[in-house]
Amino acid sequence: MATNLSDETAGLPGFFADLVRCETRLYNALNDRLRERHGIVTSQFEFLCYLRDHPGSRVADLAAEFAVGVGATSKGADRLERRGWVVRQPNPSDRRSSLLALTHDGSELVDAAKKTFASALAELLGDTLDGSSDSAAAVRVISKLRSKLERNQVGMPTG
Amino acid sequence: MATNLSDETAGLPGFFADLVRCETRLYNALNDRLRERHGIVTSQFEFLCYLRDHPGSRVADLAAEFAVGVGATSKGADRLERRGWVVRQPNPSDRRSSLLALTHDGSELVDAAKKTFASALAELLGDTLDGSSDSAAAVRVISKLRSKLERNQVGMPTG
DNA sequence: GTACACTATATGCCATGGCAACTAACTTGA
DNA sequence: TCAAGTTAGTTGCCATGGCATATAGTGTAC
Repeated sequence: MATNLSDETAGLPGFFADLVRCETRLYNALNDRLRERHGIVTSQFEFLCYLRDHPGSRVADLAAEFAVGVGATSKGADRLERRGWVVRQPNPSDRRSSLLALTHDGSELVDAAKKTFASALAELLGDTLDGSSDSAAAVRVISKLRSKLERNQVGMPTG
Repeated sequence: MATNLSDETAGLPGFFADLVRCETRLYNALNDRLRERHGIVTSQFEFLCYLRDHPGSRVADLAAEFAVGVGATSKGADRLERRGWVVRQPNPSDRRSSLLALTHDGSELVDAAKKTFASALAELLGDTLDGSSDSAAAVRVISKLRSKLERNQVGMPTG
């Protein structure tokens, strides 16, 4: 049921299909773990991580990073703010936008969730992404592809 | 903005982030092309392709293949059926389920969309996924990861 | 300084997916 | 054969994202 020869040799479309299937299943599995232990899902975890590493980001910065619409990003920030993990601080140099930052609770949440996230990932793809040279090559290729897509602004939603 | 050293060396979490970003942007870009030229999005294209290769599949088969809920799959099939690309035929060996198949129009749509899809993909990742040994390794790793996740039924939604 | 274009965000409407009933049909065991 | 348990699918409710629009603030040309 899983794969057949024609899938394996389908070239770029086959690779894309494999990539999407991996992403879907990993995302779903991580959602389960994070929801169960911390009451958040993976997309929220990623928002919070980004804000931890880039405090003072604006909504547009998050939208560009994750390639989602600005509207959706604004709503996502609302939800995190309502739960007390994020604050919107006035932007002294542009009153149209706010600077987003983690609260103390948000910070602690990220620290705890990072552990869950890392251990879940290790379990999910630990023995497939080991130290082999194939693994290292895969990491390089995916990283390079990401850089290229971002550089060319591929796949940015309209709003 | 794109990447920094800490992202590149973050191990499994960094790889996961790159993977998700690639998938999001590729999916968005392919949506644009397919919608513009054929009035469908990538998820619909994938459903139709699967039905072309596996006529007589049931809703549950599609749900398992794409790791989406059975409810969502049923609605997705509705939409394709309403547009005249898919038919539900009675399953002679189990009256609870139907056998899904492409109509003539659906078949022609897939044939046309496959061309769009392949050329868009070639343009999007052609020079990153060339014939290099890194690329070949990446294809192998992602394919293996997919097989493992499917074998272990990782990330299947509840309903 | 003021009209005009532009930008950042927020909000509303719609489409889609998850999950939880619910229904119908199948299977099993006595 | 029929009751109890299981399975397949549909549907409703809710959450989230895309896109279009609205609003407010910024920059610029004159």
